[in-house]
Amino acid sequence: MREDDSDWFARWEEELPSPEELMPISQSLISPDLALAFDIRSPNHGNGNSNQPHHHQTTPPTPSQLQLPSSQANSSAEFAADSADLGSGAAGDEPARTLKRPRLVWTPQLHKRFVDAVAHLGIKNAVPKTIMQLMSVDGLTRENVASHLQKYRLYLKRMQGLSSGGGAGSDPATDRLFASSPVPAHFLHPNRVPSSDHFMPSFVPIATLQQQQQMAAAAAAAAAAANPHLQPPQFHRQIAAAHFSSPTNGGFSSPTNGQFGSPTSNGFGSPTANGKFDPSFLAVRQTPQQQQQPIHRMSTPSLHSPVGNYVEDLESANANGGRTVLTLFPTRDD
DNA sequence: ACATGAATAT
DNA sequence: TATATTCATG
Repeated sequence: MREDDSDWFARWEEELPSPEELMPISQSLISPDLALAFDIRSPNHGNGNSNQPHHHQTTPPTPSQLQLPSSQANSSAEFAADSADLGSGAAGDEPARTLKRPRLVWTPQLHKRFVDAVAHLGIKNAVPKTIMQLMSVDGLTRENVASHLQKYRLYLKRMQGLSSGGGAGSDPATDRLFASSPVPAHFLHPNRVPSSDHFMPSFVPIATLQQQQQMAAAAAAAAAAANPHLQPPQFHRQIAAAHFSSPTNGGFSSPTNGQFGSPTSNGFGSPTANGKFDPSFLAVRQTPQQQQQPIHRMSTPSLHSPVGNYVEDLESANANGGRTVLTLFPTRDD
């Protein structure tokens, strides 16, 4: 309320590092995050495990910071090299096959898809591979899901313990993500299988190639950027969002401030508001090409409908009709 | 051979 | 801490 405040801001702004300072390296046309995430490393390490430039990317809110496009370029280059796999010089700088995928960030949207999938499968049948298929998120790997599932199970476990014993809730700090999606009741009862096989999206043929992931992500990102606000401020129910970024700092998360929102319902502040939040790009598999259905080991009837073509309407960008209604699962619980 | 899940690593 | 990777099993 005082001029001090404005001064403060002005000074703060001035003291921000210049772009040069942030990106000293020439090849850092792309954000260091992504560059590294994609294992685009300088001819140096034989270790495919190099990480982060440890920069304090005080990543400004500006949504324009979307580094997807550039990342895409690089990644394609990368992948090109990959497929080419010049079998020569194995030692030095062969990103080749041992390409490291960027860390997957489980956004609330993504997690929701996850939960939905698990819910529909029933906890019993919910195994990584199946979950992955149902989620139909391009670029999502079985490992991704497995890892998340492991953690989710622990979460559920804790929840059970708490629900019966009654006591303090889950740590908002820890369970922020999980809290963003309501846990279906039956999850806590290791009993009956919902089997409520409603119509599942049933995976669209896939082609789980990382390349696609990139492309799709980039495309989606572009669309998202062009059309940041889809639905009124409330729930950002876009599509599953696969967001990749660097581990060191998600880009936000101020330790000092309390929280971002209400933990239980959905705890995200203003996503596109000040860009403070992760842009989260979505990329749901939509590769009408190959057919992959080698699974006969599951008895879940839900997976049998080869009809589910829920392709998102990312195109709505042109008309401000804001139609962007994505046909995710029939689940209306979000 | 392949998927899972727990343990472990980053 | 969150996610990835490894590893013993089935």
